[in-house]
Amino acid sequence: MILTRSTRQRILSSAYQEIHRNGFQAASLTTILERTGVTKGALYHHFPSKAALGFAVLDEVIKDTVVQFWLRPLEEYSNPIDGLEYLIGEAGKNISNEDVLLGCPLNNLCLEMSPINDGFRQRVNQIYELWREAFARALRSGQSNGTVSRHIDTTDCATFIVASLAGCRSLAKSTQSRNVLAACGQNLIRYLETLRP
Amino acid sequence: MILTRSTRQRILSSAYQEIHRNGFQAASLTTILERTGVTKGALYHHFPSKAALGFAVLDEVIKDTVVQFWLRPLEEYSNPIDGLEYLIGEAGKNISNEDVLLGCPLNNLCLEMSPINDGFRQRVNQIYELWREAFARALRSGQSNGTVSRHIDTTDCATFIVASLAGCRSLAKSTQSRNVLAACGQNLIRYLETLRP
DNA sequence: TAAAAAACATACCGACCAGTATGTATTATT
DNA sequence: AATAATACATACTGGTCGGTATGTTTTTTA
Repeated sequence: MILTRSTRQRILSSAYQEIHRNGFQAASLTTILERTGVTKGALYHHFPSKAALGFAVLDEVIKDTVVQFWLRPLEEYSNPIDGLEYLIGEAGKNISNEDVLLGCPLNNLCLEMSPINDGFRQRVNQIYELWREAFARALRSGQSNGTVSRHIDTTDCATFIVASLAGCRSLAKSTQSRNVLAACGQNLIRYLETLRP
Repeated sequence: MILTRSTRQRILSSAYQEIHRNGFQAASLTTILERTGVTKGALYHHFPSKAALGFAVLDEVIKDTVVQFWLRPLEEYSNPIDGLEYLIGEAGKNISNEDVLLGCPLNNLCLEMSPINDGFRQRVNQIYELWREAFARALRSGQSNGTVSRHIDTTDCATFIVASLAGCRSLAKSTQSRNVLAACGQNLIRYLETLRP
C-alpha cells in the first residue's frame, strides 16, 4: 500500500507552486526539484521540456481547480444568479492569505505568457473559454426557467463575469487585501442583480 | 536646436516597450539598448540597476498614461457616469492591435512583480490607488450634483470599475480579440447604469 | 529467469544575463 | 585655459539557467 503520489504528480504540484509564486519564466527547475527530492533525470523523463511542464500544470492542475471550484458547483443551481452570488461569497471566504497575495494562477499565466508563447496562450484561453461557456450555459438555462432576464446576451455577460473575477483578484493582489476582494465581489454581485428578470 | 529626446528618455521608452512585451524579469537590457543605440555605460549612468529602470518606467511612463487617458479627461465631466461610459467606448476604439495583444501594462507588472518585489508592488499599487481615488472622487462629486445615486459606496465602486477594466483587458489579451474587449466594456457600462440615482 | 523497457540519477555544457571595472569624450565651472 | 563633473563607451565577469549525455536501478514482459 503506497501513500506517496507518483513522481509525476509530485513534480506537477511543486511546479504549480513555483509557477504561482514566480511566474513561468522565472520558475526554476532546480527549485522545483529541490522541493520534491526528485532529480533532473526524472523530470526530463516525464516532461520533454520546461514548456511541456508548464502546459501540464495548466491542463492538469489549474483547469481542474476551475472546474472544481466554479463549474461543477454552479451546475447544482437552477437559479444561476443565486449560484454565482453564493460562489463569489464562498471564494472570498475560503481563499488563503497566500493566494490573495499570489493572485489568480490562470490570469498570471495569461498575462505573462500569452504574447510570447502561443502554446501557453491557447491553453490559457481554452480554460477561459471553458469557464465562460459554463457561465453562459448556466445563464441560458436560467433564461429557460425564468430566473434570468431574456434581454441579455449570455455569452457577453459570462465573459464579463469571468473578466471581473480576474480583475478583482488583481486589485486584491496589488493591495494585499481581502477587504478589496470582498468589496469587488459585492459590486460584481450588484452587477449580477441586473441580470434578473 | 536638438530634436532628439534625451538619452534617458530614449532608454525609458525602449524599456517600456520591452517590458510591455516580455515582462520585467524577461526584459533584456541588451535588447533595450540595441533598439536605442545607447550603450550599457550610458544606461548604468542614468539608472543604478534594472529595478530602478523598472521603477522609472512605472513612475514616469505608465503613471502618466493613466492620468492622461483616464483621470484628466474624466475631470471634464460633471456627470461621471456619462464620462466613464464615454471613456470606455473611446478606449475600445483607440487601442492599437498590439496593445490588445499585450494587455494592460500596469496589470502585467502587478501580476508579475507584486509577490516577488515589494518596491514594484508599492509603485503599482500607488498608481492603482491614484486611479481608484480619481474615480471615487468623480463619483462623490456626482453624488453632490445629483448625477450619481447616494446609496453607493463610492470607494468600493471605483475599485470595482478599475478591477473590471483590468479584467476586460486580460480576457481580450487571452482571446486576442477587440470584440471581447468591446463586449466587456458594454457590460461594465451596464454596471455603471446601476449607479445612477 | 533472461531480456527489454521504463524510471530514475549524476555530471556537465553552452548561452544569456545583470552588473562592473576602467577607460574616454563632452560639457560646465572657475 | 585649467579643472571638474557629467555623460557616455568597451570589455569583461560570475552566476544561473534549461537542456543533455551517459550511466544505473527498478519494474515489466516473454
